[in-house]
Amino acid sequence: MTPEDTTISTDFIREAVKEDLASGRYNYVRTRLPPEPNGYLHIGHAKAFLIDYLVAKDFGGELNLRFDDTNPAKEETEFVEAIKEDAHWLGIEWGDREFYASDYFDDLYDWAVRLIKAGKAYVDDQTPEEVSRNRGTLTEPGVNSPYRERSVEENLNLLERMKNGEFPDGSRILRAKIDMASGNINLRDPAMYRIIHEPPHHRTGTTWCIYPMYDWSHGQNDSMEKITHSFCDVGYEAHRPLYEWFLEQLGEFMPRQIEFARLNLSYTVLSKRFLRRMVDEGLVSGWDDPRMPTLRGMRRRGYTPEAIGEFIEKIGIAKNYNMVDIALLEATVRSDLNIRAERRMVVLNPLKVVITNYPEGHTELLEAVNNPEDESAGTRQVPFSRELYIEREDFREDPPRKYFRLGPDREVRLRYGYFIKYEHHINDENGEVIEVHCTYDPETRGGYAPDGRRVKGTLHWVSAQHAVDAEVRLYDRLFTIENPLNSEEGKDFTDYINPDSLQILTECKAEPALTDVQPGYRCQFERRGYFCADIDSTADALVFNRTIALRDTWAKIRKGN
RNA sequence: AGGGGAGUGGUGCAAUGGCAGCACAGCAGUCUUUGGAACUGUUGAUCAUGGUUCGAAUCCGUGCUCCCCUGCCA
Repeated sequence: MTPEDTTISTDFIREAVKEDLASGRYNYVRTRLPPEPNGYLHIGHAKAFLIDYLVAKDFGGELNLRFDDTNPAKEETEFVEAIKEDAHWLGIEWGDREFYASDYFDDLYDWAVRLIKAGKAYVDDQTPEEVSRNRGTLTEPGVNSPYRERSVEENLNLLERMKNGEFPDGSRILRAKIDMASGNINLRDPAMYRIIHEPPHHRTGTTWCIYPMYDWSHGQNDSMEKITHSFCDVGYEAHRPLYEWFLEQLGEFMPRQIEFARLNLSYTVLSKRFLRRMVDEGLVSGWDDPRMPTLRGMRRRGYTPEAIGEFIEKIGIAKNYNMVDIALLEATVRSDLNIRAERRMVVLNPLKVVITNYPEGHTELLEAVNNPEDESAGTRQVPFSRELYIEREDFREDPPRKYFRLGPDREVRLRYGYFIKYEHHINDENGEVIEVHCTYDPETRGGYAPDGRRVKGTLHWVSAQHAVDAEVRLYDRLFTIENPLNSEEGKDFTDYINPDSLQILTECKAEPALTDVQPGYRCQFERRGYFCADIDSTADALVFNRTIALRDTWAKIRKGN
């Protein structure tokens, strides 16, 4: 595509890039994707990643993946691999353009020396507490460090010795010399290097014991890589003057930083820190718990990368604070899976049905459509016999108004099977229905009545004799309130965890076509929702996760009554 | 309070001085061998106030509300 191409969607970021190309500020586009390898990716990262990737792609540019590994205390190789895997899964490609902030430690050090020589940086011996106290407050200016006017020679010497490991952690920092009275606190002589001896860095080992701060690394790395556009969270807006100050002082290539609003999703939290807490406190089973908004969790739950991409496109890009309704995410997967997922019949809460006029010991195969939305998906054979399972909720002794399913004196259709008519039912000693006896109409094979009579309800079913046992895990929203972080006084977000966010069903009966499915297999269970075989699933013990339930009009009617 | 940013239906995003539109949610209906899907119709918004203008969501003034910033985190 060319910059003039009007088919490029017109969010304010793409508009800005287009303008930069038109004005000649840049004559190519190169973005960067800068994860810190200190945790797993969540759907909020997916938004940022996709912006970096797709903007570059739309303008025929390049994407640099660059791990922001400037703090050895928090970062691990394990996360590097996990992030790459998740990003690939999302469909993001960066070819061999894979970099690390730590690739630039030597060059960055040289740039720091240049800044000292220009009188724009100094080594400060104040304690962390003194630095903090002297920074001032939002309304009062800070006060200059007593070490601010050291000579260039002394600063050079001290920085060198910091690098050589002569000083303990926290004893000194290198600071930019800007303005302790600035209204923008980021400009009050921000720290550039701090001393960290332990632990060793995941890539550079013990080579370094001084590490750059974000502000003294990110923009410099962008510049070194000749990044044209550096997209980030609005939280970094106040850092932009600093980003530009450093590069101006150095006279180096100037990328353009553009900020956009991070994604907030209702009924969940999108913050590495809080997600980590849930994992650490055992509130969920891990980073890949299917209830987690992490990419790994969502993948395990059965979300497709296409659905996530679609969702990100739908929510758009702006600078407003936002709280996106999770219903939009749910609607998006539903619509994605509706088109691609094959249908199967699985009874979640089985109730036995005996077809009294069906020959004992007989089995026949009935043809079922795999996907009504996709003819090329073909058909399959489903075994039918005298004893079947239907959903417990599909029979009522005393059917309420507008209930279209099985009940006394009612006739319903078994999907792709026959019409069956109620005869009688059996209760156990507790009054619980344990068996329903029906007759079938042999003329309605396949579910059509030659005499044209109609039935209100169509039920899914599984032949008892041919059923495969399965465990099914039903998931619901993780939190009971829209914004768990905006909690009442004295309450923690964990106080709002939905106690019913996981329900495990162990007596489920699946049609035999599901016997051999592998973990990751996705399909729709007719009338129930979209499901995905879990990584715990084996040939001997099938386990399915519910990705999302089908839209349920009946539930709404019931609720309204 | 100092600095920075943002205010459009319930939610998210458009409209770039010229008919306030799209999606999700909601409501009503059609169709239906998934109470699914599809299709049709429909309710509902420019933070307030003053100004500029033939004309303002858009430009200007004032006020209000919300978000971010006082790590040797990113």
